[in-house]
Amino acid sequence: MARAKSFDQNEVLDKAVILFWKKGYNATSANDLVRELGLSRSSLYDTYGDKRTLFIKSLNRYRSEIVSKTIKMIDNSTDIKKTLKDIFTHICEQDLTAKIPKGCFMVNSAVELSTSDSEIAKIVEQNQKDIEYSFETALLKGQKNGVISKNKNAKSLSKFFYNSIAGLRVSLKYNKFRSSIDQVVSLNLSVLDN
Amino acid sequence: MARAKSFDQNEVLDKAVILFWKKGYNATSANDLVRELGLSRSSLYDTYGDKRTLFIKSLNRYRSEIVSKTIKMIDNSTDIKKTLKDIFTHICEQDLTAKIPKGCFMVNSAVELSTSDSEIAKIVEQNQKDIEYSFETALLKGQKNGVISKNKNAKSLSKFFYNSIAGLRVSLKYNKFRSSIDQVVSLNLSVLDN
DNA sequence: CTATTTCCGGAACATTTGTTCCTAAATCAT
DNA sequence: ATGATTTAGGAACAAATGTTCCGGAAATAG
Repeated sequence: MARAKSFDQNEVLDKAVILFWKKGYNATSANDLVRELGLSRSSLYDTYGDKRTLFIKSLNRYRSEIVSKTIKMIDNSTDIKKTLKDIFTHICEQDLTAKIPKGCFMVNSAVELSTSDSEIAKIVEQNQKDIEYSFETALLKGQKNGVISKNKNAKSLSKFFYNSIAGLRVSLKYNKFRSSIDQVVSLNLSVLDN
Repeated sequence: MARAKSFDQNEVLDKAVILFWKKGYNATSANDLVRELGLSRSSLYDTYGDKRTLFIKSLNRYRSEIVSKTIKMIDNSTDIKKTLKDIFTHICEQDLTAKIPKGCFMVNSAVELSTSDSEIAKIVEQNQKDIEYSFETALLKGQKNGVISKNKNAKSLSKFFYNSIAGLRVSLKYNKFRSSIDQVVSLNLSVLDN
C-alpha cells in the first residue's frame, strides 16, 4: 500500500517534551523544533499539527511517561513516609545535578500559560488532582496501618505535599545550595511527625 | 533650557510591571508595551532602553514597591505567627479574587527565565534571600519571646515558609478552590505548633 | 524672541515568527 | 513492474518581532 513511517512517533515526541520542558512554549521556535526533532518542517506539521497541538501532546506524553512513574511509586508504596522522602530526594537530585535544571514541566507550563490557555490549565489541574489522589490514598492506608498519625487529614496532607514539591521545583531552577533544599525537605516531612 | 518630561517615569514603569507580571517576558510584545504604557515607541526606548532592560527595571521596581511591603510587615511584626497567617491570607485573597491571577512576578520570572538569563536569576535569588532573612529575624525574635517553639531552626523555617508561598503562587494561577488553599495554609502554619 | 530638549507619530528596518505548499526521492504492498 | 504514500528539502508566505530613525510639534529657560 504505502511507505511506512520511518521514525518512531513517540521517540520524536519525547524530544519535543525535552525541548518544551527546558525552554517553555514561547521561547521554543518552530526552527528549534525542526532542528532538535530531526524531522523536516513538513513531516512535523503533517504528523503533529501546529505548535500548540504539539505542545499539548508533549504535556500529555510527560504525564504518561514521567509523572506516571511517581504515581506508581506512591501507589505501590508500603511505607508512604519513606516514599515521600524518596520522592523529595529524587526530585532534588535531578535538578541539582543537571547543568540546566528544567524543573517540572507541569509547573513551568502552569506559570507560563495557565492564565491565557484554559485547555492547558485543565491539563495541569488534572495532573495535580491525580497526584493528590494518589497521595491521599497512600496516606489513608498509612493511617490504617498506624504508620501515619491520624491527627491530620489525609486529603489536606496530600495537597500540602503537592504544594511543597511545586515550590521546590521553582527554586531548584536557580537555587543551587543543597543544604537549603535539605532543610526545606526535612521540615516538610516533619509535618507527619505528630 | 529644555522641555521637562511630561510623564512620571515611575508611574509608567508601574504599568510595565503590571504587564510583564501578567503576561511574562516573551508573551509581552513591544506593541503591547507601547499600547499599555501610553508612550510612543521612541520615548519608550529613549527612557528605558530595550525590552530586556525595561524588564529588569520592572523586576527591581516590583521588589521595591511590592515585595518591600511584605518585608516591612515581617520586620514590624510583634507576633510572627499571626503575621505569617496574614501574609498567607493576603496572598491567597489577592489571586483568588482577581479575574486573572498574576501570581508572583518573581516566581513567574524565575520559571520563565532563570535558566537562560543569569542576571535575572540573580535578582530572583537575592529576593528570596531578603525575604528569608526577614523571616528568620522575626522567628528568632519570636523564639526569644516564647511565641515560637525553639524546637525548630529559624533559618530552616524561613526557607520552608518561602518555599510554601512560592508553591501556592503557582497553583493559585489555575486552582480556584478556596478550601484546597485553606487546607494547605493551615498545614503550613501547623509546623510552628510544636 | 531664541535655544534646547523632549515629546509624539509613524515610517522604516532586518529578523524571526508560525505555517503552507511543491517537488522529487524513497519505501512499501500488491 | 505499478501505485500509493511518506519522506526530506526548501521555497514561499504573511504576520509579528524588536529596534532605530526622522520630522515636527510642544514646552521650558534664558
